Amino acid sequence: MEPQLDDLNSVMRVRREKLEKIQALGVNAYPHDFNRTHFAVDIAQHFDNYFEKEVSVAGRLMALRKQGKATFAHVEDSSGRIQIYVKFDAVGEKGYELFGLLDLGDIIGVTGKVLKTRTGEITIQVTAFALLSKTLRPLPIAKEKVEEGERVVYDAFADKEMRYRQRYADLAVNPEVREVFKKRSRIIASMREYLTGQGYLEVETPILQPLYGGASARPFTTHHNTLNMKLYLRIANELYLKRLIVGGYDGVFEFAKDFRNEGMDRFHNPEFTMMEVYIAYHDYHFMMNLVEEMFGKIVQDLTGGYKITYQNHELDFTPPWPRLSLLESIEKETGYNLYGKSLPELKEIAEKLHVAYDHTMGVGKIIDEIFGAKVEAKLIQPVFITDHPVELSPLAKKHRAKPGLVERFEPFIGGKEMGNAFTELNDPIDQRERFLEQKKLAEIGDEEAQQLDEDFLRALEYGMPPTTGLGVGIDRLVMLLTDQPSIRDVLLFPQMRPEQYK
RNA sequence: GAGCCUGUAGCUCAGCUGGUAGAGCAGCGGACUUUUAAUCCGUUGGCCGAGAGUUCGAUUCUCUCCAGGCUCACCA
Repeated sequence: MEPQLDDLNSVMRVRREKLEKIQALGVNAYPHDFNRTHFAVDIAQHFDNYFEKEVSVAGRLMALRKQGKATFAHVEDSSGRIQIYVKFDAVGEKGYELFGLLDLGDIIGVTGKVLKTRTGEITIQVTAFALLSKTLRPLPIAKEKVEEGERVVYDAFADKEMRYRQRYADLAVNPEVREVFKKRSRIIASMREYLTGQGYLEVETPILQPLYGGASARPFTTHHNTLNMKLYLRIANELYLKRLIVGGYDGVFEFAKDFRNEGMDRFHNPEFTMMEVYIAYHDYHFMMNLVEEMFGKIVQDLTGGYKITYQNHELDFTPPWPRLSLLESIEKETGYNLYGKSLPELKEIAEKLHVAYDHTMGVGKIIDEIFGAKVEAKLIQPVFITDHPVELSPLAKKHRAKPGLVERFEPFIGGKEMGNAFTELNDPIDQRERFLEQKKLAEIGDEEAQQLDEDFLRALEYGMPPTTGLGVGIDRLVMLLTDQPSIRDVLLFPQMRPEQYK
């Protein structure tokens, strides 16, 4: 898209003309730097310290109120807005002429003394200013006012498609969007701080993998030219992290971008972030304690307390969280105890509960369907759902006391699964059998069945200590903690179909 | 993949039962040296998402396509 000047709409044409006028005044519209001394919010919060002192701030021009030979405006930097007052007498004829050529959205730097106007607004009385970047395209800046401390925006830039496609404009114009991504960064930092504080090692493992594994999902494929081989973008990093436990680390973790070639909706983006951690010499009970403690710390770091609001539900992260086995949770909601039930018995119960199933589903899958239909949405407060059917968990260790189940748990919060953890399977013979079961599933057409990974089995044969592992969907956690309804609202650049340029 | 909804000026939106478009803000010109959604006067700007059909005539009705949203399904 290389617009010709005649193709430009009038607003953009006018801006280019203004740019030419600015240049004709001998002003560089794109200088190299600016000596900023303060942020808007510092001045506002410590007005008494700054009163009548000289400050320099820089940011975008977000509101303009021209009044003949004086102009009030707001400059917005990363911290917030501050009013500036530009007077003909103070900046001179040439200065005021240049100021008149500025538009909303232009990036400027201003220097002047801090004062309060007669209406009480903290204002910089400008003695000098510099254009730092001339905008050629109008930003969708909406008018706003502050009423009783609340920001009221009129006709905000709200078109979701444009906001996702032009995130730069969304961020530039909607400070609350900037805030969401600052929180995202804080959440990740807090989690990393917790894990590092426990002594676990942050590692990096391959994204391009010759075999994909560690989860049930369809992968993206790619090709390496020199090696002339097919490669997959990872769907998980689990098997690599366990190899590192074999190697002797006591705890390893990674914030991993994973890729799954599946449907997209408000909880799924083809690429997403998962934090996985593996800890040697512990089991899933240890990991439940860790999750409570880690999530609790993150919520406290973010809010100062243990409670947050998500989509009008108040959620309380105060540990300890209830622990309920998957089968208990189903019994509680439906009255049916499914433990030890045969496949025909389960199908009969599913029918009574009006839960759909098909002939390819085994015992584990039908139990999972019933759970998904009858229980999941009711798990609003943080809770651990434990001990899943073995068929669904080919990488988890069999339950020490309950045949047919594995030692696994999923934390549920706000009706959504927020992670997945097991006591890891470290018996190489059992692991091989589980892979072979998966192979059978693949043969009957399960595109998400896991692949047999000989190298991983070799690693287990060298011996992996008892280990517990956890995966946390970071995007969903951020949605929860920032009260955003869609994963696209917590991804800076969500995946979109290509835009048609005119 | 299915259902529902949306796509009209830079932004936010009107446009009823078909007669080729309107508002507010932004922009442009003018007045205004403490305003704050500044105000007042004037004014530019639209292949009405794309294509086809019905019709004398389509932003409006029908179909196809494109893009997006929501819900469901799929999915850990």
